[in-house]
Order: sequence, then C-alpha cells, then structure tokens
Amino acid sequence: MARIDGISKTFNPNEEEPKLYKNWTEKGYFKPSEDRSKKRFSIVMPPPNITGQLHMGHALDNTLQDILTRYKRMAGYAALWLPGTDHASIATEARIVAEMRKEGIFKEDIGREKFLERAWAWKEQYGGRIVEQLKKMGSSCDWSRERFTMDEGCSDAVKEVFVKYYNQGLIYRGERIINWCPHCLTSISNAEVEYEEQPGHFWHIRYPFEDGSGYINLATTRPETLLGDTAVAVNPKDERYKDVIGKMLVLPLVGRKIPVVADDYVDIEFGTGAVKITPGHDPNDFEVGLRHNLEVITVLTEDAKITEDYPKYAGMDRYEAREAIVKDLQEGGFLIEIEDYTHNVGTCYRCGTTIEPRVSLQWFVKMETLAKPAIEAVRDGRTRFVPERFSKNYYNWMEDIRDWCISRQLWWGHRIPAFYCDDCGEIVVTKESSAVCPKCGKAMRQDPDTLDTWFSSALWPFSTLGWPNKTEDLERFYPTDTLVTGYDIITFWVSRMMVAGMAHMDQVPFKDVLIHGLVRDSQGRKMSKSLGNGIDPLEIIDTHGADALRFALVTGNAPGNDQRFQEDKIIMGRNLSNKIWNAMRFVIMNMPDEIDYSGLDPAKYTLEDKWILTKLHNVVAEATTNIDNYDFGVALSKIVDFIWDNFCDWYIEICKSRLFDENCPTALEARYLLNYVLSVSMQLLHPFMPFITEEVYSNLVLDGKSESIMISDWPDADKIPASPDEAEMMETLMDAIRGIRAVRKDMDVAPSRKAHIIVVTPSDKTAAMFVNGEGFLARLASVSGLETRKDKEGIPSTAVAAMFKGGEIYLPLEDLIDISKELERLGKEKERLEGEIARVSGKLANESFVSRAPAAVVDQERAKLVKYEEMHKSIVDRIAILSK
RNA sequence: GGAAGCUUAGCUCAGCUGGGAGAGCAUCUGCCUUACAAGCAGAGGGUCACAGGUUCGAGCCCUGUAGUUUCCACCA
Repeated sequence: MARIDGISKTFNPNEEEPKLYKNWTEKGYFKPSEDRSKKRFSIVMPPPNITGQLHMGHALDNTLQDILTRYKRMAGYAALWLPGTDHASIATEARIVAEMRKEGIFKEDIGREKFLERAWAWKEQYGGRIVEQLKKMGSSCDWSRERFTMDEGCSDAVKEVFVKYYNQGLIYRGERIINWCPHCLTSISNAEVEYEEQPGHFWHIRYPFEDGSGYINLATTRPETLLGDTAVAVNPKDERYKDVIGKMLVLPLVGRKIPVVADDYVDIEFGTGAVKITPGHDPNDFEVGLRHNLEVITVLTEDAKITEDYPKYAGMDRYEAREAIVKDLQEGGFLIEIEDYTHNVGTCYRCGTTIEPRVSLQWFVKMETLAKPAIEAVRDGRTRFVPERFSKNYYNWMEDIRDWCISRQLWWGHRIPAFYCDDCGEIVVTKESSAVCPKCGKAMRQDPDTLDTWFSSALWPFSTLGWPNKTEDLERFYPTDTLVTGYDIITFWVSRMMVAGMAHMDQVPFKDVLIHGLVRDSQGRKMSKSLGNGIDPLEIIDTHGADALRFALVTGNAPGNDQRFQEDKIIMGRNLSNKIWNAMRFVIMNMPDEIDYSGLDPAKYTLEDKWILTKLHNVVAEATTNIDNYDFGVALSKIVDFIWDNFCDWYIEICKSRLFDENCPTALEARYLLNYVLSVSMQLLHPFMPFITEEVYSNLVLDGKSESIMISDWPDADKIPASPDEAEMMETLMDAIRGIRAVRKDMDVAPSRKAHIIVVTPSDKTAAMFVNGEGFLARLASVSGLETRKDKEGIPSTAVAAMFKGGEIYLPLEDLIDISKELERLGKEKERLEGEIARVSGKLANESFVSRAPAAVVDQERAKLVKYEEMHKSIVDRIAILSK
C-alpha cells in the first residue's frame, strides 16, 4: 500500500483543526515544561471581557502571543502562556441590567445579593464562550492555569492591594468632581469618557451687579447650570474687569448674591473674558471654587434632573430645564443672544449618554509617587516598548498623571473593603468580610461600591501567578517576558500594570511590551458594531480555517501599524496551505513503502541539494532573528518565499528528474532532502500556522521526528550546512533557465517545442554545470540537447540569444526566427545595459565616491561595470551579425 | 491646544544599522507539464507626497510644507 493512500487530496481545516487542537490539549503540550534547567518564558494574556465575542482585535492579539509562545517553546524554553478573562464590571452589569429590564425587573427590586447570583450565573453561561473561541484560533495557552479577575485569588490580591495602599496613605476618600453617567448611575473614569463633537449653542447672558451699576456679560453652553453658580470669574490681568473684582452680582432667576473673583484659569481672549463658576457641575469650576473657597451647590440629581431645591424646575431633566431657563432668562431680559457653537461633549463609552460632572464622595489612588518608579523602569530600559515610539505615549500619560478615581457605583465587581460606623463615622479598611467599630463596638456597614475594573486588571501579571502568596509559579514566571496588546490601552492598562508591578513586586511586570495596531475594515474604518462593518473571525475560521486567518493577520504588517483587513489575505493564506499540502503530497507520493536512509551519503549531494540547503540555512537564520525582533510579518514572508519559490518552484521541479529516473544514483539523497527541507520549513512556519504544519510534519518520512511538531526543536541554522559557492553556481544556472524561458516567450516559441541550446561560456566549471544539469534543463526550460562552446564562432545567425550571468545561450531556431523582432529585443537589452553602464561608470568617475565610499562598495561597482560591459559587447556583436 | 504615525506600482502593504526600488492582489501573454488551475511560466507598471538640507551616495537621517489617521488634554 502506497504511503499516499491515506492522505486526502486537500487539507480540510474545518475538520482537522479541532482534532489537532484536542490532541495537543490531551497530550498536555500547552503546559510549560517542568524541567527546571530550561530557561523560562511567560506571557499573560490580556483578559478578554466575559461579555465579549471574539473579534478581530482579539484574533490579532492572540495570534501574536501564540506565535511567540510556540516559537519559544520550540526554542527550548519552559513556555507559559497564561489565559484568563476579565469581569468587566460596567460592561457586564450593563448587559445584565438590560436583560433584566426586558423582563421588567430593576436591579434595585431584587437587591444586591440576588443580582449578584444572577450575574454569576450569567458569567457561568457566557463567560466560557470567548475561551472556546480562543481555542479555535489555535491558542496554545495553559488552560489548567486559567484565571478570572474575580476568582478567589484575584479578589484576595485586590483586597491586599487596597488595604496596603490605604495604610500607606495612597488611597483616600474625598469629595471630588467626577464623571458621572446619569444612565449607568455610576462614576466613570476619565478614560471611559469619549468626547464627540456636537452642535450646540452659546447663550450670552448678563449678570447684573448688586449695586445696580450695570452688568457683566458672559456666555455659556450650559445655561441650566446657572442655578448652581456661586461666582463669576475674570482674569486678574484683564484691564476691563480690574475694578469689579470683589463686587457682588445677583444671579438671574435665582437671586443669589455671588462675587466676582479673579482667577488665572480665565482666558482673556476667549468670549467676554468673564466666566460663570458652577463648582458643582464643572471640573474646572470646581478647581476655581476650591481656590476661592466657593460654595458647591448641586442642582442635578443622580439621573440628571433638577433637584427639589429649585421648585420651579424640579424634576425636569437637564435638557428640559435648559429650555425653561433660557425662556425665563429671555423673559427676564437677561439673554443677550444665542450663537451656534460646536463643542466637545463627553459621553459614556458604554451607553453613549452625555456625562455629567458631579461632586461626590469617591475613593481615589494618589498616583504621582506611585508613577515615578514605573516611569524610571521604562526610562532605564527594564521595560521596553516595541516599537520604541510608544514609550512616548506612556510618558505623556504617566508624567501628567492624575489621581485615579477607583470607586464605581456598581454591584458587579470587587467590593470596596472599607467599613463605616453609622454612629461615630469611624472607617475601617480590612481584608475581612465584616468589621466591628473599634470605638463603639457596633457592626459596621461595608461600602456599597465596587472598584474600577482596571484596579484588578492592573494586578494581572502577578495576581494570576498566585500573589500575594509566594507560589512556585510566581517565583518562576514573574516578571513575565512580553506583554502583547494594542496601543489603545497603553494608558488604561499597561501603565497601571507597570505601577502595580513596581509597587507590589518591586519588579517590572514584563520586559517587553509588544504593541500592535488596530484591525480596520477594507476601507480603513474602525470596525464597530454601529457601522456594522465588523468581520467575524469565527466565520472566517469556519470557512477557511484558523491558519488562513492567522496568516492574514500577520502577513505584510509591521509592528504597531494599523492594518486593513482584506478578504484577499485570507485567500492567500488558504492558497499557501493548499500549496504546502500539495508539496507534501508530492514528496509522499515519491516515497517507497520502505525506505532506509542509512545509505544516505552527503558527499553525493548535488549542486541543487547544496543550493537548497544553503537557502534553508539562510532562511532559518533570518526567520529566527526576525521573530526575536518581533518582526513577524517579515519572518513570515521570508519563510513563505522559501517554501513557495525556492522549495516548490525550483527544488521540487529539479528533483523530478532524479525521482523519475529509476537508475538515478542520488535518488535517496533527493528523497531524504525533500522530506528534511519540508519538515524544517514546517517547523519555521509552525508558530504562524500551527495546524497544517503539524499535519504535514506528521506525514513526512524522517528518522528521529518528534511526536508533535509543537514540541520539536526549533531549527538551528548552524546545523544546516551552507555552501555559498555552489549556491552561487546554482543561481547562475537558474538565471540561465530564466533567460531561456524569457527568450522563448518573447520569440513566441511554443512551450511544447523542445529546443537544442548552445551554451557559450569561457568557464569550464559553468560548462560542466550545464552538462550535469541537462536532465532538469529539459524539464524546466524545454531543452532537448545541449552543446557547450568557449566562443561564438559558427553560431547560426538565425539563433535566438539569451544572456545570463556566466555567458550566453543560443537557441538555433532557423524556421522560427523573426530577425526584426529579435533585433528589437536585443536593442532594448542593449539600451538597458547602456543605462546601467552610464550609471556605474559615472559613479566610478566621481573622485570622492572612489576615495570616500568603503572599498567593498567600490569594488562591487567595478565588478558590475566589467560584467555589464561584457554583456553589452556580446549584444553589440550579435546585433552586428543579425543586421548583415 | 500637546504628541505620535502614515503618504512607495491600479489596490493593500513590506523595505533591517543610508550603498543597484520589492511582495501579494489586479492587468496582459502563454500553458490542464504525471503535487497543486487555490497552479506554472513570462511580461508591463513607481519623480518612493512636496520643498530644502546633511552625505561620495537618501525611500531610509535633519528642517519645513501639504494631506491623512490616531492618542492625550479639553477652554466657559
């Protein structure tokens, strides 16, 4: 039975990929080696949200991580890729609230406990979905170590950190103005606010002086906040207002007496140079208020309605109130004019509601001192951004860092471990789940709020390894080696992990941060739900396989750059798989049922054998370097070029004559090398396309193969012999073959027509090479016989000429030649050479080039000139002969 | 307002420390050659955005301009 019998004609990823993945899992290949003598390599996966569905961003992010992990594993490292998911407090809670609303239930109706039960149930039901999707990508994570930001260990880490920061005075509770979402009814961080340009108005209003001495004119985009005004500010340097600073105004509609204060915050150039100050509803005004000791008045409720304090407007939402107040201002003669104005409005990233700055009691982390060591660590290179330019992004954020509001008015998340005594106001912060007031001995009430999701994410690189316990994993795998993520979360996440790593581990959380760009649609737009232009990676996996998807995401992309996702690339990936599959089929088809490599003799390696080994040597070395440098796109293209161009289009084609000749003395060597070279190629490609490479590898016939390509040793270029001289000769021969093909095509010689060739070359070596290669010249260039000569004497004038590196080749085709056409062709070639000669000799005529450029460069140019001149002379001769 | 990126073939993009402009797709021309038509062979196609500068030499380094994208801050 032939070896090929069991092998299907095409590779069916849909069917094979899940089987291969299952096998890898069962064999435990994804777990890091227990061999302590091995160097270790670790990556923690950026945890996808449990609400999430796999999208192209995940697909890219995880492909890159898998490439690294698989590569390092093969390269002899104990490689750990630790996976997990994020509870995504606000996103998840919003989903559950929305789901409940459909049933007519509000979370307040069922209470905190029941709500959390429901949330956990939801997590159990849907949280695993994204994990299953990551597996489809071929991700070689150690699933036995899978974590969740709200699992016991991570929650413990969160409490530990909170208590520690609190005791160090780095966490405080305070009244601050924060971003408030009136829909989600929670504070959100600056990072969660999305600004969008919206058309609006500028309402110009006059505020009368108390003493009746006139007005101050000012403009606002939010007239309804007038209710909470407690001052009007002007710039102290503003001559116009010099005399009114300190005077009192009467707030229109309200009647409150408010002062004119002087503050640098006011821009003299902008508007009238006077600003109404509403400390309760504007962050800048809040700051001004602090400086001038102004009263903070809250005029809006949590859901952005006017409070009971203003009966006339009470209960109106902010937009209704705006209309009503504008109307009243107009009627009261306070409104001067309404101007159209576009401005940036902050909206909730989750629900899109316009956020409302709101003063409230929240928990904060003091960031400034914490940030310092994290900045230092990047400055001195302990952590390195790839590409380097993204470190600027990091510095920009870190050097101008603000205190971090970490409390959220949500239920799904890590509950703040702070307890209050309702009697005496005592606060206790503890890891315990309850507390008794140290002063009055009464049971204390736990803070109802939860922590910002990023608080737990910040601890991810060490909480997942067991911290605060001193576990073996923590000891062994921290700090991690590479963090792979998109540039869009450098500020939210990377910077906070850096801070936490330095604060709690006193070591950077990762050595390299590999930043990738966004996957956009084919028109360059961001993929988004609202545009409906997202491409579903799962659909692509179903139709073309994970290998094709992974190929598409990596090919032709440089680190940190955005990419457009195009169907074409998927097809390219699929075509590559097909090409490889067929190359394998060819190799297998030509293997006898029994083969014994013991008679293999490297001394019998032919010119093309040495050439392909040299090429293999080079591609192994280059691909390794490129992967080490995170240049995955470059590595992949070099590997693919090798497989497709060198191996398939040349080596296999050349070997055919050896395989089909029953008496060929080097057939064994050819068979061996076909298997060997293909297997090494598969190893190089494996990190990128894990599935097909495994399948192909398993079918190849080699002694000493690993039981899986996954755990085979990464190829070592030093162990692959390179023969540069022979490779160079082979290239000369290939050049000749290309020359013959081109000439035949140009001269319309039918492909079926075999041609006799006359090789004119002064070199005996080159001549011998042609004679030895006659077998494959016949196959590759339709040559039916050849003769070699040292000179051109007696070549028929009707022969077609092809130039190559080592001389000239003539095809005597008396009946076919069209002299004028041949002359035209030669004329073009002559022109081209003259151009080259002019350029090179111009360069060499330049005194400063010859004296200043490195000798090697100059010599190279001289050699070129000699070659071009020889070729030119041949062409001129040929033209002379034909023109007779 | 601050910062960063991008601009290279019709399209999508590579191009390492400066040393003869590349790939895939698309186009054109031949081929079902016993691994592969999801393929093979051949060909055409580029003032490397623009203007200066450094250099013997610039797609690459520097300065400026234009277009474009993104991040940060957010001015009533």
